Order: sequence, then C-alpha cells, then structure tokens
Amino acid sequence: MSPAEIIQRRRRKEARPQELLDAALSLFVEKGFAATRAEEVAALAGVSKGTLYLYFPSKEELLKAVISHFLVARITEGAELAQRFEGPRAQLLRGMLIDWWTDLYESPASGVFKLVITEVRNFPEIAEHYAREVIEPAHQMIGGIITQGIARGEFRQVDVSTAVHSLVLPLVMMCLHRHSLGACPQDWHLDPRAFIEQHVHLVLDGLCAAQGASPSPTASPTNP
Amino acid sequence: MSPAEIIQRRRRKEARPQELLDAALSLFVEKGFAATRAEEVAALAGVSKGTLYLYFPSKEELLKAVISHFLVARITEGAELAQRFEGPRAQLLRGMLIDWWTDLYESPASGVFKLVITEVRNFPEIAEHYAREVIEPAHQMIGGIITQGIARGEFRQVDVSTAVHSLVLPLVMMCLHRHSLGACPQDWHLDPRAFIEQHVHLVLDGLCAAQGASPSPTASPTNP
Amino acid sequence: MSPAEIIQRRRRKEARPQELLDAALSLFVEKGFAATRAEEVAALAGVSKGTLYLYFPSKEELLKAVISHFLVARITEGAELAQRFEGPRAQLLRGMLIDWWTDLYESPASGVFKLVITEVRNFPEIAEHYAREVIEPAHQMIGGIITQGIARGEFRQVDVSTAVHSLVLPLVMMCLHRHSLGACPQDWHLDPRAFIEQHVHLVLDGLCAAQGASPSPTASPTNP
Amino acid sequence: MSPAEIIQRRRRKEARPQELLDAALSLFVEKGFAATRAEEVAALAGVSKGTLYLYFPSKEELLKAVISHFLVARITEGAELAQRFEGPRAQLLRGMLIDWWTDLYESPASGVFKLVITEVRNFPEIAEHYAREVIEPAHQMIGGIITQGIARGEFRQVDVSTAVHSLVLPLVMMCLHRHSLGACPQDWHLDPRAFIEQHVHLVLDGLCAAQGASPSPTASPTNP
DNA sequence: CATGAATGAGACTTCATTCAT
DNA sequence: AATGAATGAAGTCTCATTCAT
Repeated sequence: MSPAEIIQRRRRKEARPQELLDAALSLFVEKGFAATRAEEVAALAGVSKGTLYLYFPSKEELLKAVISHFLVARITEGAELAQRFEGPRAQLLRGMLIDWWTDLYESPASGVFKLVITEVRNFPEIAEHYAREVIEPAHQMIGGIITQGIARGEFRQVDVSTAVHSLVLPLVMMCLHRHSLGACPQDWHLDPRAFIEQHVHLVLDGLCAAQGASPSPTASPTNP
Repeated sequence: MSPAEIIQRRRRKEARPQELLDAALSLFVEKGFAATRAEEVAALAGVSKGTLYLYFPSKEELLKAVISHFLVARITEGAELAQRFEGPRAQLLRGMLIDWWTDLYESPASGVFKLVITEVRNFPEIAEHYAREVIEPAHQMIGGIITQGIARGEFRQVDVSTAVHSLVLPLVMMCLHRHSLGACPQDWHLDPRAFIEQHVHLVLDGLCAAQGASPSPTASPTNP
Repeated sequence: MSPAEIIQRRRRKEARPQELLDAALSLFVEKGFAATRAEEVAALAGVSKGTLYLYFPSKEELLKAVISHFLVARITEGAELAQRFEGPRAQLLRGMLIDWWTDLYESPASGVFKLVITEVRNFPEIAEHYAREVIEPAHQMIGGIITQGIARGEFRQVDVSTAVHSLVLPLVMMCLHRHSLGACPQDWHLDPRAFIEQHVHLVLDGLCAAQGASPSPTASPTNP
Repeated sequence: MSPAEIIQRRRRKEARPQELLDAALSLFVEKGFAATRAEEVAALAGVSKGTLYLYFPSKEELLKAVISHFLVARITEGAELAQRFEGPRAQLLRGMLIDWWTDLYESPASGVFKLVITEVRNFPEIAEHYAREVIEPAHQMIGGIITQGIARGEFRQVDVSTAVHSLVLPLVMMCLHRHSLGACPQDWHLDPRAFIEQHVHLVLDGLCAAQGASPSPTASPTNP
C-alpha cells in the first residue's frame, strides 16, 4: 500500500462528516427536513445510504449537527473582528453588517436561518442551542457597538435592543428570502449587497440624527 | 329532524371549508406541511379523515388554499384604509405599520409568512401567487405612501424600494419569530407592539432627516 | 346497504385481531419472531401490511398478545374440569394429563411453549406474565391433585413439586418437539397420545408404589 | 517480533475458531440466531467483524458449526463411560443421568438444545445431523441400559422408548429452562441437581416396581 | 492475517388516499 | 354528506457481507 493511498483513504474518512453536513444543509434548506430523504443526503455527499448512518445515528441528529455546525465559527470570527477595530462605531457597524454579513449571506451557512425558523418547533432542543450560541453572542456584539456609540456621543440615546433588531432583522430576512422566494425563477432578484448597504445607511441615519425630528408616536390614522 | 337541526347542519356544512383551513393553517405553521398528517387537520377541525377529502382534493391543494386564503383580504382592506387617509404621509405610515400590522401579527394569518418561506421551493406555484397577490400590492401600498411623502417634501430622496424593505422586513421577521423561536418556552418574549413602534419611528427618523448626516458609505473596517 | 353486508363487514372487523393472532402464532412458532416478517403475518391473515398496524401498534406488541392470548383460556378451563371431578386422584391426573393435554398438544396453542422458550430473554416482560398466568395456575392445579392424593393415601409421600415436573415436563417437551424436530420430514414421528399415556402411567407407578423399592439414591457409578 | 510473540500469535490464531464458536453459542442461545449480529459474536470473541468471515463463510455456517460442535464429544464420552460399568443397571442409569447430565446441564453446551429447538425449522440440514449424531446415540445408550435391565430382571417389561423419553425429556427441559425462563431475574430458581436426582428416582421407582399397581389405563374423568 | 469503512438489500412502520357503508 | 377500515407506496434504519488497506 502506498502512502498516497493511505492518505487518500484517511482523508476521505475524515472528510465524510463535513461532506455529509454540507449535503444535508443544502437539501434540508431547499426542501425542508421532513421532505428530504436520508438517501438523498447520502447521494449528494457521494456515499451510500448506510454510510450516512456510520457518521450520524439518525436523521434527526444530522439535523442538529447541521444547525450546530455552520454559524458558530462565523459568529466568533465576527466578534474578534469587532474587538480589534478602534475607529468610529458607525464605521464599525457598517463594516460588520456590510462586509461580514454579505459574506455570510452568500455562503450556504445563510440557510441555517431558514432551517431554524422551520424546525425549532419540531425539535425544541434546537431552540436553546441556537439562542445561546448564535442569537446571544451576535446580539451582544452589535448591541455592544451601539452602546459604545451612544457613550461616545456618536449615536442618539435609542433603545439598544430595538436598534439591534432594526439593523439585523432585515438582514436575516434577506437570508431567508435567498433560500425561499429568492430561489424561485420568477423572482425580481433584488441586489442583496446594494440593499444591505442602503438599509444600514438608512437606519444609521436614524441613529445619528442629532435632533429627533420625527413627529409624536401616538398619532396614527386608524387610531386617532 | 327539526328545522333548527337542519339549519345547524347546513351552517356547519357551509362552515366546513373555513374550519378546515383554520385547522390546516395552525398545524402547517406549527409543524410544517410535510410533518403534519392529514388526519390531524381533520381531527382539529372536528371531522373525520374522509371528510377532508370531500372539500379538498389533496393535502397539497389544502396547502395552496391556506396560503391563498388568509392574507389577501387583509391586504385589500389595508389598501383601502390607506387610500382614505389624507394627512401627513409619515403619520399614515405609522398608522399602517403599527395598527394594521399589529392586528395581522396577532392573528393566525401571520403564520402564512412562515408557511410561504418554508414551502415555496417545494411548491413553486405558490411563489407566483404569493408574489402577485401579496407582495406586489403590499409593496405598492407602502411604496406609494413613501413616494407621495418624497413628492410632498416630507421625506428625503431615498431609494423607495429599499425604504419599503427596511420598514417591512423586520415586521415580517417578527411574524416568523412568533411562530418559531417565539413559540418556544425558553424564549425571551420581547414585546412585539413596542418593538414595532420603536422600529417604525427609528426608520422614519432616517427618512425624515433633512440632511444626510451619516458618514461616507464607502469606508468600512474590513474594506479600507 | 343490505343488513347482510353490514354484518359481513362488522364481523370481519371484529374477527381481524383473532385472525392476525392466529397467523402470527403460526409463523412465529414456525420461523421464530425475528425471522418472521410483519408482512408475512398480514398476508397469512389475508390483509395488507398496513392493516396489521391498525390492530397492533408494533410487531413486538403482536408477539406479546400472541403469548398472552392462547394458553390462558385453556388453563382456567382445565382448572374448572379438575375442580368438578370427585373420583380417585390418580384417575383425575390421568384424565387431565391425557385428554386435556392431548387436546392442547394438537392445537396451535401448543406452539406458545416454543415461543416462550425462544423469546423470553429478548422480551423480559413475557417472563412475568407467563409465570403468573400459565405456570403458576397449572402447577397449582397438578400439585393440588397430588397433594390430595397423598392426603388420601393414594400416593406415596413424594416431593410434590418434583412430581409435578416429572409428570408435566415431558409433555411440554412433546409440544416443543411437535413444533421443531417433529415438523421436519425425516423425523421418526412417535405417536404423541401413546407416549403421553405410557409416560403418565409410568410416573404414576412410581407415585403409587406402596413400598419404595428403588436402591439408595447416593450410589452412582461415576461418583462412588 | 520475538519468538514468544510468534508463539503467542500462532496460539491465538489456532484458538480463534473455538473462541468464535464459544461466543456464537453464548449469543445465539441467549438472543436467538436471527437477533444476534455477526459483529456481536466477533466482538465477544475479541476479534473484528472481518475476522469472523476468515473462519466461517457465513453466519449460517457458523450456526451449523456451533450445533455440530458442542454435544458430539460429550455423547461419545458418555457412551464409553456406560460401556465400562458392570454393576446393576439401575445404578448405572442413575450415574449417567445424574452425574453426567448435571455436568452437561452446567456447561454452555446445554444451550445447544435450545438452539436446535429454535432453529431446526429454518435450517433443515440441522435436523438430520442432530438426529444422527445426538439423539440416535444418546437414545441407544439409555435404551440399551434399560433393555439390559429388563433382560437381567432388574426392571419391569416396559416400553423401552417411552421409558427413555420419560427419563430424559425432563432433563432436556431443564436445559431449555436454564437458558430461557431460568435466566430471567424473577424466576423461582429450582435446584437442578436436586430435581434431577428426585426425578430419576421417581421414574426408576416406576421401572423397578415388581407389580404394575397402577389402575387400568382406559378410565379417565373426561372420557368415561 | 486482520481490520473496519462501505455497501445495499431488506425489515419495520407511517400515512395519503380511496371507497364501501 | 360523513365515516373509518383498508391499502400500499415510500421512508427510516439495520446488518450481513465485501474488500482495500
């Protein structure tokens, strides 16, 4: 047996879980967990049905592994990036939300949002994990930047949590859209990067505006 | 059979499709289409398995009927409401997005967003219908108000489509959240109405601000 | 719909569980539980795979039902028979073990012994049920007769439990044999009724013999 | 590789088949052939799945080897023992059935009875082999002793074949019991050696009794 | 010789749908 | 119109067996 062959074999064996996770992510996001057959996942990963079960004890465990796997690394990476930047908070926010998020949007990992939305109620263990490992740190990261901006006088004294959601939720929606309507042929394909940029600027305008120019919040046409 | 019973029976018979649609919406949103059994829908509607098939030719047609049914009426109702209001566009926007949307958020119809996100890729006919009957008119309605506001000098000259998305996508996300993580016990239950109000104000601040005070959009920490 | 058809349909539905139990007993005894496919059972009962699962929640539950079902009625029936008989205990024993047991031997119920022997260790719940519902009452019944016989002076003062086993175990073995080697073509088909009669007489001879004529139990050729 | 290691390895290699047979006997008897996985057998023998197939071409052949292997040596050994003994036939019988059988009962080989009962109908080749190599010689051996005893005037003129069965079948049942109900925790653990002794004495009492004291065989309570 | 990764036929079980009542 | 027993295609998972190392 040649060393090359050993390496070849060993590399395949070690690469299997990742290949299966990639295949599973792709199919679960496209068709949903229940509508994806285990054999399809195996086939997309280039192995047989049985091999899938050598690496994951059940389809459900595969789902949990997929959800655990793809976002965590990106989140910590983003948090480190934020830590290192010293300039104005508005500029940092723009960097995080535009560059870092655009990367995420374009990677398969963006499908995890759809997967979580779709499957949490069927697999409640997912909720806790996702809240702790993804939402919590991401919220801390963005919220921390805004809090710093307020402290430095860059931003108005807004409700931090709301501001985080206003900034981030449209971006999450973009990810969901990418893997639902956005994947349908007749879609009007809006440019994600352009939208992200403009959205971030629009909300930052709201954050930075020195004088709260908006009218009183209580008046409304249907509730006079 | 007394006349009262005849009326009772006739009324039930006429109400059947609605009861089945309600039951189907509830279960499809909670568990997903594929993971919901036809018999469960029938049971929740208080009829037997066979009866479901008297009113809908298949589970898939039931899904399509659910998606068609719940949002259309609300959209046209909202559009009429908007048409009648004469005051400032900012005030109208607030009214639409706060009162009208909060109603929607709290009704079971809000689950349709999750259903569409989840199922479009498996049933492409849904995409076309949803785009034409829901997204299009809703976007027209909000976009029209913003365009009027710009024309009247109330709003800055922003990209209308982006502004619509920035306003609406977080609200859609709230609906998705309500039927996914928000339905899990360990969730941190943020107050939807409060968030909606603050979000709309924040973005309107960005829209109304006379001078674009935000820094140059090209500088970013990771893309110097 | 004709009344006859209703009855026909209703009768079939009510008869299903029994038909399935009969089929399952036959196949489980012949091939063993693990080697019998659920679909075979259904086919032998004249229904489809799915129908089996309308009546039994799993193959394992079907096994338990089979074991519970077939012996209990016979045991109580035998106990009643014994209760009613007034004559000599030796004659009663002969009646029970020859007539009643020959019936059992020739019925499919005799297969349950093989099934229990084979499957108790895989399904421990079976053990308790079988011990309580079958062994216990049957042992009581035979043991009671012998005890009475000793009290009346018909039998020698032997160990009752051993006598019960000496009488009954060969008969159980006959049942096992019938469904194992006895079912193989090359078997030497000994006549079960003849053997049962002679065996019962032989052991009764041991029981009745007025004087213990057998040599001392401690001497043996390999253990001097 | 040191000479010691070579010897060690060679010894292991030669011992493999026996180790695999031991492991297979143990598991097949406990769980049944169909419910035992080949890998379990290998693991219990301390080798890998693949190694099993170096020594036995299939799981089925392993079963046949197990059944062939364990009883034959004991039978011939017993037959030789019987040949050498010169004393009274009753004493010889007691020796054979008590000492020799108790040994067998306590060894793993006793499980073969269960295995045969369980599997003959699925693997008919087993029947012929078992009848020729086990039943036939054992029956000859015990039957021969009884025939000699009758010839010598030690025993009454009974049906030899029945007497053999009456003596032996309870002992076989004891072996079956040991590996089925007897292995369940809630069992009433009767003492096998005590039972065997008493049973042999009881039946020998029937054999030796000078006068057939038992009542006429035709009268029975249910068949008057 | 020995290993254990890989395969794929096959078993159990579910569930959308039909149809006799 | 309503029911629910019956069906059988299809999906998940197991495991005997092979073969490259």
